[in-house]
Amino acid sequence: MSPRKSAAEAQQTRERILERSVEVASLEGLDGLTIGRLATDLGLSKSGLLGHFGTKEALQLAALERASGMFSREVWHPASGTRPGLPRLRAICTAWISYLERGVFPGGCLFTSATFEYDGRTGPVRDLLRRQFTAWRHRLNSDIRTAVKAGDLPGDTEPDQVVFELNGVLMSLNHALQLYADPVAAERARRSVSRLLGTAPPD
Amino acid sequence: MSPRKSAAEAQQTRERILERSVEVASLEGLDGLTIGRLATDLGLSKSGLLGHFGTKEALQLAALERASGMFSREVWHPASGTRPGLPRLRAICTAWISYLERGVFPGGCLFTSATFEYDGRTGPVRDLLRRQFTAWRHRLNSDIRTAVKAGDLPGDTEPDQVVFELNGVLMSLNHALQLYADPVAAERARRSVSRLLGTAPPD
DNA sequence: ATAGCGTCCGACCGATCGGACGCTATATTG
DNA sequence: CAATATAGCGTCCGATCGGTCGGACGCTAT
Repeated sequence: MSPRKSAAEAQQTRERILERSVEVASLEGLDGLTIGRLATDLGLSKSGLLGHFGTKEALQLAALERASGMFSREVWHPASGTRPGLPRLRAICTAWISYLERGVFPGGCLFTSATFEYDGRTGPVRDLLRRQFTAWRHRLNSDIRTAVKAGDLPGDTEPDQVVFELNGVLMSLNHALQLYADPVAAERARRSVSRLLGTAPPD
Repeated sequence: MSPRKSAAEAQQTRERILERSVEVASLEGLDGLTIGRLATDLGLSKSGLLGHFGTKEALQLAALERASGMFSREVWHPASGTRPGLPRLRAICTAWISYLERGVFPGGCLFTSATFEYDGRTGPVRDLLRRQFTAWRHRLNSDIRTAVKAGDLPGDTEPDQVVFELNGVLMSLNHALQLYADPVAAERARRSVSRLLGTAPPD
């Protein structure tokens, strides 16, 4: 049928695979991502699809990397222009809530669900998830420390405690959106963030 | 080998199946719970095991019901002797944190992980999960309202907002325990709860 | 004593899983 | 233009999935 595509087209195929993989994984889980169904969905053969990644695990890792890029683009990047410290922290949280609210991943935050799926296992997938969460926590922690130094947060603030609570707020939001499609959940999350980071400035 | 057991023994077999099911489901997910492996683990045949439940879905539902009983015993019951309102709310949160800390489910809170696994699907499992979460939220909500009426929480407290944040704190704890085995996470959760419900009384 | 109920086994089913292999046809490279 | 590299296909594999079925066995009630 379509024996060989150019390198550019092949890259495009790979992108299509990953795009769909992230969708499916967020809805059905990283395990629910099966080669056969994915290939059928995309009009590929299993072997044609697997040729791009080698193994299912490599596909899962690639999907997580792509999801990470999407998360950066949706949450980190919109806030990156803001001044480090409290302003950027607020911008990140705003984008973070919006990212969940808009359903960037149709089945909710892929990292959260993947973590709950893989936290009892061992192997490269769990390892990557840990690294991704650790990096994210470090970023938040860094801005919190900057905000404390700038006097924008109380001097006795414990950065890791704030990170812990922010994560909780966003996970609760994800939960409420996915299980209840609760329309007021995002507003609750915003209020929680305001309470954690102080009320929004008059901008 | 063991062709027929008495009704009492059969009941015991059923309990053994559910006990193991809850363990496996918390570690591998409700989907990772496979009839064949479960039967092998317990020294049963697949058909002998499935005879108790009929279908895998029925087994999953029964496992969730059992998990619910365990949750009630571990979290609700220890606090049930305390006075309704803020005291009971604090007792519930203490027991709730302890329940996660002690690893009552070896793979973390089964309801949380099952929710993330099934929130993108439809069917009886998701429906049951929703009902279980809804019941739990109502219980918390009720004690919060009582606490407000008693003047133990500020008059402008929004019960659903507190429930939202408490859920977040406990999900964040579960997350930190399962992905990082973070030894200070429980202390963070206790601090968050204190902040939400006011500092603990001098007892 | 015996009939019947219910538990459990062993064998088997079709479907689907991840993956291996050889092939073809083209894009790229010399 | 010739040689090579490679995207994708079709086919096949062993393992495992949930589930069915007939029968073996023993407890219990008649």
